Amino acid sequence: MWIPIQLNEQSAEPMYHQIEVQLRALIVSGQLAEGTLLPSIRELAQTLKCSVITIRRVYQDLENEGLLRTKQGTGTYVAKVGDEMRDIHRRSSVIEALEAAVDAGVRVRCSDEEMMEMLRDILQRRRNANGT
Amino acid sequence: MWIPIQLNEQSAEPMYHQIEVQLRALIVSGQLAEGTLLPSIRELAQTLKCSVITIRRVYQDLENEGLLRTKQGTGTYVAKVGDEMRDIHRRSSVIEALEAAVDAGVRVRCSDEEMMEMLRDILQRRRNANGT
DNA sequence: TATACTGTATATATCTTTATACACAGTATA
DNA sequence: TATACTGTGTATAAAGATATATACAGTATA
Repeated sequence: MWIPIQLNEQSAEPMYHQIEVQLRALIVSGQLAEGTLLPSIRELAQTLKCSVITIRRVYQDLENEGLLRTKQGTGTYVAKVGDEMRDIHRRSSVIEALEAAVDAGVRVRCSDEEMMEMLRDILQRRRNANGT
Repeated sequence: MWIPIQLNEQSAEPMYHQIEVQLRALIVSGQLAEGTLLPSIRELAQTLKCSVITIRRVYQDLENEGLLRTKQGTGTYVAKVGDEMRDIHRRSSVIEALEAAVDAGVRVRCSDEEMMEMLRDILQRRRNANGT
């Protein structure tokens, strides 16, 4: 009943958002299986040293996205997400971010080749950093 | 003395930020040459239907980045930016956005190839959309 | 049915972001 | 030097984001 979420206190990114992003990724990438019972809002709040209301917000947001299913008095579970839906969710977060990058590129007159090369470089650099 | 800036009223993105992003791109991509006299803060404020203070903030932010040079009583000019500096500025906005996309990809276990393909698709789709 | 868990709803505190008004100060020039 | 432009500094309004406490309501089960 423990889930791997790490909060970065230094970051300007708000707690609720850090939690949402990480929990969404865990569900959508299949690391948390359908039907898994999540920690109660009080338990997770204690673990992450924040208020119950903050966790509540996260669970509610993800339920509105169809990723969680919640039942008062019982708990909050990972919802059944069709394979198609899961892949859409999974890819859309990445695609949205890439679209933003392309917007930035267009504004400064980056060629398509230049952008592809930039991405290649970034991926390569990370692979090396991890391999060390 | 007119510069092509378009505000999207619908967007949640604040005015000052929309203006900054577009003006920065114009300078850094060389579309506004060094020494160009920009519209006065009052003139641009009137054009964009916002307060003088909002424009002032934009000019000040970009001056702090070294992209503008301003002289009280005279006006605000595009600063001299070394070719290297310009290219760093130009590329960094795109690279930052791409890094964010890669972060998103890593979280949902996207392979490198998958990400490259996503970017290729987006670029292709845009090329077709514009070609029409 | 008592109790010890679940989630829920309302109301509010705090901080940050965004945008503004208005009085002030420098510069050019008729 | 009057005036009509430039940018500047201070102070503040308004809205939104973030996080919270506290009282309430449903569920399981000893």
